[in-house]
Amino acid sequence: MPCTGVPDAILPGGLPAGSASRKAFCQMIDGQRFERSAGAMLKVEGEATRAVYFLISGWLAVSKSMQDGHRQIIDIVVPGEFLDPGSADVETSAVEIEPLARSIYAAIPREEWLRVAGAHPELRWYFDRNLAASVSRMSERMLRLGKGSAESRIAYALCELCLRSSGFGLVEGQAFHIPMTQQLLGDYTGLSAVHVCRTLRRFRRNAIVDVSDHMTIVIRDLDTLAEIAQIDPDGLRREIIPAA
Amino acid sequence: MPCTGVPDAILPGGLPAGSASRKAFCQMIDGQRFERSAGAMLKVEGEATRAVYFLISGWLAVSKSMQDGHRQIIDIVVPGEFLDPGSADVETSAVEIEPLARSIYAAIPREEWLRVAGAHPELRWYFDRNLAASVSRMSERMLRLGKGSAESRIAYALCELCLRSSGFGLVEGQAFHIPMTQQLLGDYTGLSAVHVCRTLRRFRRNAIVDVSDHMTIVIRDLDTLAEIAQIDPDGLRREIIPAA
DNA sequence: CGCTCGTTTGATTGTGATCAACGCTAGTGG
DNA sequence: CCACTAGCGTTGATCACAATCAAACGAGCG
Repeated sequence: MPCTGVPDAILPGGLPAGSASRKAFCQMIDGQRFERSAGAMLKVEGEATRAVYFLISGWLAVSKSMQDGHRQIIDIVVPGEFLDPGSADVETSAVEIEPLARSIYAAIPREEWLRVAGAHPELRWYFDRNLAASVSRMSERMLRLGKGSAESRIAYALCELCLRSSGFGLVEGQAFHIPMTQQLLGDYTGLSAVHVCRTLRRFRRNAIVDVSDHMTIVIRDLDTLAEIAQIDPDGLRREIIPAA
Repeated sequence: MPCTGVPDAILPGGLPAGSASRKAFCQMIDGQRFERSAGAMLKVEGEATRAVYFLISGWLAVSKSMQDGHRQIIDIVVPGEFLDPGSADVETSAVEIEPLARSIYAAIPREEWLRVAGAHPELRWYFDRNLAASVSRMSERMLRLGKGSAESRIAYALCELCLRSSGFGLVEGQAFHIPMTQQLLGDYTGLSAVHVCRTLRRFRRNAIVDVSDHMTIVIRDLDTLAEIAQIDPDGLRREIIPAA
């Protein structure tokens, strides 16, 4: 019983075909499957949440806003990742969730998730690792929000999104697409859209990255990019990407 | 069998005296108990971690640093909270942990934690809520790091630390102590120590808070402070403090 | 075609970092 | 008891980075 429409590549690692936990997982996510197009908000701050999400395809942005409308993207979710929008008060979401591209996801009622996770420790383990990776990413981004320059923030964001969205790792020459406008990248890095534009242009001028039609990125000079981002490509991968 | 030296108030909520889960919890944290004084680093970035921590008394700062030595405090841990320093690669810590005051904590080997949590769903539930609260706090802080003014960041930090460190909630007139220098508060809010000083002075001038000997804080004008911090005191409590 | 949305560029402003110096307090040792 | 030191807080002067304002351009689209 394969999960309908779910590529194997994004299934939780370590779930051999035919295993009981894989069967349970597929049954769980086949339950409540939804599809949304870019921009069609799927949850707003303060709304009730009784589900955790598993993203099958597309991209989600998890964000919070200030009263003046300025928004900060807290995290981005790519296929194969879980998302738990609950806060300390598990019933209420403290964040807004918005698809950045047409997205397909499963909304798993919390009680069901707890039941399945209780019965299948491998799934719980996968979920926990996913969460730990998410916290690590947030930590890296917080460090740069607090102490990094605009260049460092954007270079890091590019590295992170490349690592997470592409099967190949963080390498030169491979094109990958980020379904975000410069405005959104600004919301992600804590910068204004104008400054994102200028910074990207500088990267392009210096032959560090190519940026073509609407955020298709090619890394040209990984060493320089990693130096600006203040990362070690391999170390970063180990830190923010759950091993298969 | 009470936990030796552990006040009831910080035990995971919902563990009635004499219950099996409480017994298991106490046995678990009585295993590996440690004590450190302020500044005595207890884990550095990149070091191996095979334990999760439960803080019994004191304060811990979880931080990351840039190559130039600038540090960002990612989170602060107060008594009764768990801390899991693992990253996506569970074996390696991506953060540095430093006691801000003399602290007593239990280091629980990961396998033991998994075993106990598996046997006692209430403990797992408590841990998960703790983690959700921690993520919520990080989100709030990220929002302000990215989009908030210096005043907003500091006002928020004061509100958060008041809520978390004091039994009484976020109220006017009650004194509470934060065992941090202005430098550390700067590392927490992404500001320089100098600017923390100026901002606090402005708050004092405007009779919003009192700050006396080494960070003993009294909120004088909660409405204004909440407005600057852009919070709703009750909403914030629900979002970042796990209910008992 | 005109419209909207996103990007690009320039000019100006402002917030907070940095550098530097000084005061205060507590702790240390003569 | 009095230097002497070290750490923290305070204040001033200057500077730089990124926000903001404003305008124009290009592409996709009804």
